[in-house]
Amino acid sequence: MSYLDELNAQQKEAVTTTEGPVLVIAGAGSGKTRVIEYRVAHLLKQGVSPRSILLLTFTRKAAGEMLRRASRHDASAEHVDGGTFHSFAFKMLRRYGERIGLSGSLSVLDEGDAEEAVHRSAASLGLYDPVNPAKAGRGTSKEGRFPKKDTLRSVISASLNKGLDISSILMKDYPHFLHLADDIARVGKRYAAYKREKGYMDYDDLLLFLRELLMDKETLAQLSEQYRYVMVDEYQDTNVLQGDIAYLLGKKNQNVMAVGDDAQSIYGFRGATHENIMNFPKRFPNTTIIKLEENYRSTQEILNVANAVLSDMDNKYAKKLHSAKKEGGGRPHFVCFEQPYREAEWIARKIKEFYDEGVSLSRQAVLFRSSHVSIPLQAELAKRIIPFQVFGGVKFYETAHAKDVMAHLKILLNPRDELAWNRVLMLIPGIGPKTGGRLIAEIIRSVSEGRSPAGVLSSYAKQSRDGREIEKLASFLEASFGKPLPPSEQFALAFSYYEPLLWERFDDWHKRLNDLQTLQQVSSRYASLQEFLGDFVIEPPSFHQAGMLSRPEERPLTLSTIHSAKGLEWDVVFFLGLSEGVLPSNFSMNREDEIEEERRLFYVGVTRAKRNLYLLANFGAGRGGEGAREPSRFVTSSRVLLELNQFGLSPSSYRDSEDEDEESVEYDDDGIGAVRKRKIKD
DNA sequence: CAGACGACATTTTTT
DNA sequence: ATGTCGTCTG
Repeated sequence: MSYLDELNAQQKEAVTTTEGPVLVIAGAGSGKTRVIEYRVAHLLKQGVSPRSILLLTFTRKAAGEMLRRASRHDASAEHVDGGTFHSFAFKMLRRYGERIGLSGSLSVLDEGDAEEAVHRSAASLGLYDPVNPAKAGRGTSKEGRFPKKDTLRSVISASLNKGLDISSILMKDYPHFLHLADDIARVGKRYAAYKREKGYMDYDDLLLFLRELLMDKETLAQLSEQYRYVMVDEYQDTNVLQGDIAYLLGKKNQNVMAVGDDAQSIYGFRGATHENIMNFPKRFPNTTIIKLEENYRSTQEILNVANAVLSDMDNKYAKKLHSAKKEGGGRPHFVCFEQPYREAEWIARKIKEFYDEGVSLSRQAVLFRSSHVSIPLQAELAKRIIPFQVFGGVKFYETAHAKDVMAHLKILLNPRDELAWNRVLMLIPGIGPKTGGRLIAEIIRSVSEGRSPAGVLSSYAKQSRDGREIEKLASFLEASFGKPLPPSEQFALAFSYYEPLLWERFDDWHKRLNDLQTLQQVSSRYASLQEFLGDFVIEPPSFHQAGMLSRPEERPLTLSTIHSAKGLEWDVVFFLGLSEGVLPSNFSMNREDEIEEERRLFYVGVTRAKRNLYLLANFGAGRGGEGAREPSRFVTSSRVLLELNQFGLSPSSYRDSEDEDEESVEYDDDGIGAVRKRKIKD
């Protein structure tokens, strides 16, 4: 039993308590990945079949990593079922969907498609018509318009995910639309009907339908029989639906382990509710609660800051982190700059310094609340040819070129997918909304009579004046439609049809061409088109927008949003944008609970660092010439400030320092840029 | 009816 | 600075 000796007492308890409900409150860096890894291994050693274990995590990468590690102890760990709630739902719905009336191929809508579908639903109800009672007010002011598709989509989605009605959501987030609650609710209903009719599912439906499926007694019995042990990671970021799903899956056997940290709950905007983690012991009455407080990640100096943030929170599962590490990288620094570009220069130089001392780029990271604050730094890094990789922000799978190619594959899988057809046809010169709509109607009719869509297109090509482009599309379909080719070959056919359109459409086609080649390689890992397309939406490829990868042999520096940095760690962390309006974000200033979520974001960011942590802020002009901001309240909180070394300009002295740009900047022994160095008094 | 052009508003985090 | 919506022209 030697492998258990590598764990501390609490970890060991979490690993060996295999029967009955367990709630593990795992502080940041307390080895929760290790607990899951060892618990899987332990179950297997006890003779539990890997197929009866289900591991639900936040990303597929996380699941894969834990199972990979577990398989070092027991190779059969590879056969454990693992993934996100959404991917698990997709799998179950493919298998058992017809039990709740889902039939045919399942097309999962990404965010953009979902918005388009909402738009169509609202339009079909006449809500965007100019002669609308809602427009009575003057002109285009806020009152006068029906909400736009993205607003509609997020209201409807929030209503489902939080289990509240439309008015409650509007009251909180969009009070100026409150009077339209009934119309929006109608859009929601129409949208749901539209999806049912067309065989579409959006992200919410995956969870909604899985819960529905689990309400079916027979299915639930069957799945309870199969999955005897259920583990849910990042439980603090689950929403009501996911909480219900976990409950249903565990009801029969009661062998559910939820792992989470209420202090790291940062997905409230998506409907996640910390009530889930608070109520777990109520839903599962005999829950064993285990707290992991020993931190194996960070130095004590960093943990002092983290603990100060914790004590500013009113979290219910009180905890304090203790460091198990000895040596430190010194106290974390708080450094202020007058101008964004100065900050960027300083960071780039600092990164280089660490690099020269032997800290490779892949062990350093820059974190931020929202992507745009990293743009000056990206420019600076590019200038210095420091390779970096950006996580979060613009997602690859949402870029136009990726969606274009994928639309061509979607019509092969599901020729009645009108949203995909629309995308495909609109690329062709001479076809606009009207012609497109007519053709789509004809294609769908033709397909349901069992004929190929290519016929409709070539007969249209013959009667139109310039049908060459449409003819090409028709021959692409003839080569691929209904043919049992592997996904990578279908991708190749779509790609070669699309490539000329790519040149036409984008000036930067070269870069985009590269993306698509990578995507083609991804496609070759799949055996079926349905899985490839499903994963593309549910588990997007992990190559995000890559920045300057000019030295591909070197693992690059990471730039990431805090949300995308969850669960990760680096030796050196630069934390950008610690000023009022950025963190906490301007959009979150209204409500106390939103401020609290921002504070948890701060906590998550701080606890990513192992040795060196730099908290940074600049007070230069942002967009619109508005730059008068103060340091983040999270930093200036007295308890936190006590644990920091503080450098740079205070915002009040910045105001009248316009002419001091040329003042030479000095660096002290720490290498900290100190225009005016000021140590706080305690 | 398609597509270009201009006015206007908006600007976070993600499965 | 960007994307979305509406209008005008060919």
